[in-house]
Amino acid sequence: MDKRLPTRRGTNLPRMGDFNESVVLDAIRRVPDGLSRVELVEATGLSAQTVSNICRRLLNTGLAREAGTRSSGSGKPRRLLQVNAHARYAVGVHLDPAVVTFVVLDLLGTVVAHAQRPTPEAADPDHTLVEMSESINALVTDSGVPREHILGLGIAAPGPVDLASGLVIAPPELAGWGRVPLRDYLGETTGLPVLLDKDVIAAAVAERWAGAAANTGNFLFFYLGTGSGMGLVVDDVVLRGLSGNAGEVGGLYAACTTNALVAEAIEQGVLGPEFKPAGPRDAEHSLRQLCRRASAGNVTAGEIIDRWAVRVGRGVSAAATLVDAEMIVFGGPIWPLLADRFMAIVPGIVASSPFVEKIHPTVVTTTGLGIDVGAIGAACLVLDQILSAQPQSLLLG
Amino acid sequence: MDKRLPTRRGTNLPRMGDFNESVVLDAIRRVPDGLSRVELVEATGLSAQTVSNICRRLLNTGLAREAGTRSSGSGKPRRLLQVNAHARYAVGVHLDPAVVTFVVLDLLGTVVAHAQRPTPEAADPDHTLVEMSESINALVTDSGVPREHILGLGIAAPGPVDLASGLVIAPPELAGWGRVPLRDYLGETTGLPVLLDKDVIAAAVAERWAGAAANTGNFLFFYLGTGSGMGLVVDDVVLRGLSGNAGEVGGLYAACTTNALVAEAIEQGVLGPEFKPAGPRDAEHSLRQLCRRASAGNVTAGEIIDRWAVRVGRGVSAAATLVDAEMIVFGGPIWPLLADRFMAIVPGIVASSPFVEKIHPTVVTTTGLGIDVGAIGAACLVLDQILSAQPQSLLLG
DNA sequence: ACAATAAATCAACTCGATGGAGGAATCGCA
DNA sequence: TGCGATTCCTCCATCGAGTTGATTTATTGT
Repeated sequence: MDKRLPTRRGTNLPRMGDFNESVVLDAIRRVPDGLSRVELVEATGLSAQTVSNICRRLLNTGLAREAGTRSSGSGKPRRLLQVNAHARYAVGVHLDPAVVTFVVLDLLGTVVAHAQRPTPEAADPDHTLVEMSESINALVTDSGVPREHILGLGIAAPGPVDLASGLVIAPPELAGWGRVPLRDYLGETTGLPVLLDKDVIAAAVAERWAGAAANTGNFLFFYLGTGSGMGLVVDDVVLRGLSGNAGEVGGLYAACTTNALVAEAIEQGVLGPEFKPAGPRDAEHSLRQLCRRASAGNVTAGEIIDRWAVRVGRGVSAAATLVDAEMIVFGGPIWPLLADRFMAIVPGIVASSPFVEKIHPTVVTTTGLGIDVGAIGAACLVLDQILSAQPQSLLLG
Repeated sequence: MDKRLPTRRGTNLPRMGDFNESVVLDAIRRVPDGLSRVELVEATGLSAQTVSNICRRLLNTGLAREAGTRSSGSGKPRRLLQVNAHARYAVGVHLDPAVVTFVVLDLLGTVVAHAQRPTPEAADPDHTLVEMSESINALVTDSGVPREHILGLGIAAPGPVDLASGLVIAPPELAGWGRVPLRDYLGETTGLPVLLDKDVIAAAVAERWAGAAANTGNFLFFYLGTGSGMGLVVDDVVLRGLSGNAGEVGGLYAACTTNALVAEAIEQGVLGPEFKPAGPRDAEHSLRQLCRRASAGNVTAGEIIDRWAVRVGRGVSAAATLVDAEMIVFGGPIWPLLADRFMAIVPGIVASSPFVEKIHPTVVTTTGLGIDVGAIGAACLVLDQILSAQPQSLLLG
């Protein structure tokens, strides 16, 4: 019954206060050594008095702490502020077709607790949901983090999703999953505020929060897992799209799944028919074998991977051109297997695109967050929403 | 010497006030009949008192006016507010390789003055700049709009551009143009605040402001002119990218320029060699001839255009998938020539894409703004920046 | 020891949003 | 026709965020 006019909403004083607090917190978070009030004035554009007031608030709530002084020539030395990393935490879950990963992150994005379980093969979402919420609650208790210090739970799910209703909609790699109310179920069973996003989008948020893309507002994350896709960040905004499914690679999809590659390898005799995958875990296993053959000098295996790299390279190059990105970041669970060959091929393709040559260089790089980038990203959704300064958060609900 | 930390900036009270005023103005602008204060409360989320205060301000400054009453059953009838379309104006210029178009728009996006000149062929940017600023000043005087009611000047230029410095950078279709300070020059000679964007981005802004995409925040505009490109709007944000060049179609580019098509037509004998274009105006003329042949039943001519339509259809389909768009809008100076054939082909390609079939339908439609969409979009840049409620505008400079 | 300098805070103020009371215009019903 | 009920709007007092200018505090240099 949402008959509201599709107008942008207004803002008010409390929102403004919270927002400015986030701005300050976000600024000091980015500088490990800490930042003084004058530097914050410079960085945020706020007045000295306002910064002073906000800093007091942050110190009182324990979100920040004093971190010594630093002299800048003559005059009173600056008193530095640091984020108190252990003041708050966020929980993240990555539901991958092969494995479910759980993490607890502190305010600086450091992993303070970690767990992993194989995804149940049974075509039974209910069972998986129960297991997930049990694992979450267990991890939270084991981590020793006081529950009231947990800001919320982030979920990274394979697409497609429907953000408005918090559903996962029949992901191709999860047999038997129809429209599953992942967000609401885990919200009820854990009692935490929950955010849901597609895994590749969550991974991009992670890169922005604490990874390779921390210092750019225009990048593209290419995720290589059981499925592959992109997370796009343009003008400092994470692109989600109408239903939260931005980043699907329609063109690449059919030709570049793990399954398709393994099938090609079997057909060409690089892998024996025993590697024909029955489920998502097998596919990854087979691909790992393919990569091993390539590293060992099997030319055909190497060519299969290299052709894949070329297709992906063209795809990311076109996408980076489309959104005028400054950086392309690769990552995901199977990326470590492919990094060497991909990094030998993709940067060249990108660099030789007419756009990049003419307008500005585009950095191609590797995630700094490892294979858990999905789960870390899930937790970062919470950090990002609550602590990072998003103009969106100014708007009235 | 901008050594500022790359942090998001804070906001303050005056910004908040202006923003909420924009929110209200934007809401009443979208409803031709006008909106009452209670409806504004509903739509904006602001309190009744706040809405009342803002309405008084809008009435005092003349931006809005009373527009009768409307009863809602029993009780005091609602007093409607309408935008006073003639309270402020915006000027827009579209520098196209073939023609320069000038418009003056009122607050509702209606064209109140219009002018056009062929783009000087001479490889001399300076001369063109002088002519442009003269035309702008002449149009403003002729239109009779008081200068103090003009909010600013928008420029739509062929890419690539560099937004940070307001330059146009060697557009392929403008021979002899290097790095031209379009924004600063026209700012000085007209005395107006100036905004610069790539023409396709400006066109997308126009569609959002007053065109086919007024009611969606997720769409893609495909511009067909001397060059072609996309304007992307995702989650209500106009995508610009690092340098303001988002929307370049790297993959399509080489194969789908007007020139390439005309060349193909000549090669296949549909057009005589006398149609080989010497400049951008010729190319359009030749293309027009090609379309005429196709309409007259020339099969080869039709096939050339249809193949183009298929390529474009695949491209927009992939891009719409990538950004999870709700709508695809076509337009631009040469669109009317192609609309019939394209609309017979493209919607089918889009509808049959796996993403669209599975997630949500994607509307394919035609611009409501005609061939001047570039110039109108340029003026809309100004309206959009100053009057539409952009969370960006809350942030301190 | 004292002035110069720079950082941070105190005090008074501005301005926009808010909540509650009250006024104004219309409808429904006797 | 009269009167209450209903709905819309605004006046009043208040709150709370950021702002400006003066003041305090801590260090360096002479």
